[in-house]
Amino acid sequence: MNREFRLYNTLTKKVEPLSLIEPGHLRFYSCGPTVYSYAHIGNFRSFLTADLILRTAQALGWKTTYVTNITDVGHLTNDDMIDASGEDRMASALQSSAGERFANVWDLSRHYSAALQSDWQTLNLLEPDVRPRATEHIREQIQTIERLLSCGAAYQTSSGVYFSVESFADYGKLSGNKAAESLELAVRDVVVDPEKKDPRDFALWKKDADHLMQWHSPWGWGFPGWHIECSVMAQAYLGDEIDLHAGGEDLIFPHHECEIAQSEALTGRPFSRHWAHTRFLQVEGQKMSKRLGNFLTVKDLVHERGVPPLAVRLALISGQYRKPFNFTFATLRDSERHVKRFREAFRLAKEAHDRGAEGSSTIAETLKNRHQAVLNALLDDLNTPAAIAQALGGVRTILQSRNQLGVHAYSFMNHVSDLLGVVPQTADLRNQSLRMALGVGKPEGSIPKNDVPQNSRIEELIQARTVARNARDFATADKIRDELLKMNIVIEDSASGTSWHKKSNI
RNA sequence: GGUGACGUGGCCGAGUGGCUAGGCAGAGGCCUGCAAAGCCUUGUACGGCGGUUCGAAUCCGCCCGUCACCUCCA
Repeated sequence: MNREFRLYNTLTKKVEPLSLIEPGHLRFYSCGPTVYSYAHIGNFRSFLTADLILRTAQALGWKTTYVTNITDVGHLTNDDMIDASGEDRMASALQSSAGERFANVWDLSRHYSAALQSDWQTLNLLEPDVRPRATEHIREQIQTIERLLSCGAAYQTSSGVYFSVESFADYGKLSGNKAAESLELAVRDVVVDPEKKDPRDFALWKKDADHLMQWHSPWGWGFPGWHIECSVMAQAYLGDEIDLHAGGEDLIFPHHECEIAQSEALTGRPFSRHWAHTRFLQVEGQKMSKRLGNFLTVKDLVHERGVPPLAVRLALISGQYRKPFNFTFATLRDSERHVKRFREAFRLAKEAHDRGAEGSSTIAETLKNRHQAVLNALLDDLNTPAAIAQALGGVRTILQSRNQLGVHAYSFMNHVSDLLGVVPQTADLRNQSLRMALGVGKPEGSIPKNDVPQNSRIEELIQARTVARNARDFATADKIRDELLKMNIVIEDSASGTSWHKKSNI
């Protein structure tokens, strides 16, 4: 079957099939964050877009080479500032109250990049083939700048090296920001390097012997401009011409526009065939900001508020990446419920598989169709809401036909898991809080703190309630249940006994 | 001022010239000692005004509203 993977291309403003330079092999670069604080859910919405693209490509049987960087150079908050001793994001993070514990910017970036990778795993994102760091590619960046200078695309001033936008006719083809005037129109109260030839020109190298991070270059001590690192690292690991480049919508301009200018000025070939950008999310209808107190990180949600990580993941992909998305706690609660259904369906399917059940052929057919529908939805510009609806349709089939399941159900759940990454796979996660406290299995849910004594107390109460129920003393049994509820413990009776879970506080 | 996106039922969110998206919440039922979970049934819709058409939520125009980028941001 011939299958196209259709994605919106920012460059052509159309949804079009990914066309690969080498058939069957996707070369893909996704812009990672600057590690000056904990990554927030908005960062992860964007990383999840890349993750889903990767999973979909792999489901098509494509080979993938996936590179996503870590920006660990503290770039200036404004490219035009001549006073380079001024604000730099990592330097200001170091001076903030959260930054006090770090010895220096290197220590700070190490801490936050470790945190990023931990959150990455928590949300079940696939590992990239390479995760390069800007600071480990300074030499290549310097070499690239030298080449840009020698081919006339860049020039030097007393404060740095700039890319000459005038020398690159296609500047603006990605963002539509072609007019130099539009950049001048914007009111700016910053100092502009008076030696710049064109206001659109951007820095490739900043000369600064006082900057917290600095390297030696042919132009003296200093540090590279923001845009050059991605051009250099993409080329180093993926070649001059790549298939797909992704990032958040804010990167369209200036970052990606500048990357195109640098790379194409150098090679004379298209830098990336396809560009995919993820829209910003809002939180409860408002722009996410520290000031409004709605600045959510994975760390807050999972480790402080006890939200199951896969519920966070599901909530973040419940809207299509290209549409405005409003992240709400109501969505998060829905997602938590759905993750439970996925888990239960997986458990039933695995049971059927383990006992080698053949199951109903009608159900096998239904699930096979559902699986195709999930994949088709993703192939259609990553239509995650439709894909999730199809996956839940299959889950419903499994839950309502639990006695007729066979290996096909297990296969369906594994396909869904591979595609969407929202299926908890630990064999039996009932009483998971207890299991975690006892160090059994890998936690999928909340992380209780120092809970072992509390957990044995819960088990005692449940046992007492079972005794009361067996004696048909329901008054006592209900009293115990109320007591547990006050401890934020919800119980469920079933044929195989009573299980419990913590009420998440969202 | 420039560029782009979006407005679907109580809520979140697909779809798209005639054919049920899905979920959450609500209502009724099955199950249960009672709950919870699960299962079954179920109502409500396409921002406004024009136009094209046999027929438009779906195409076109205008208007209203929301958001984003152009300045650090995923």
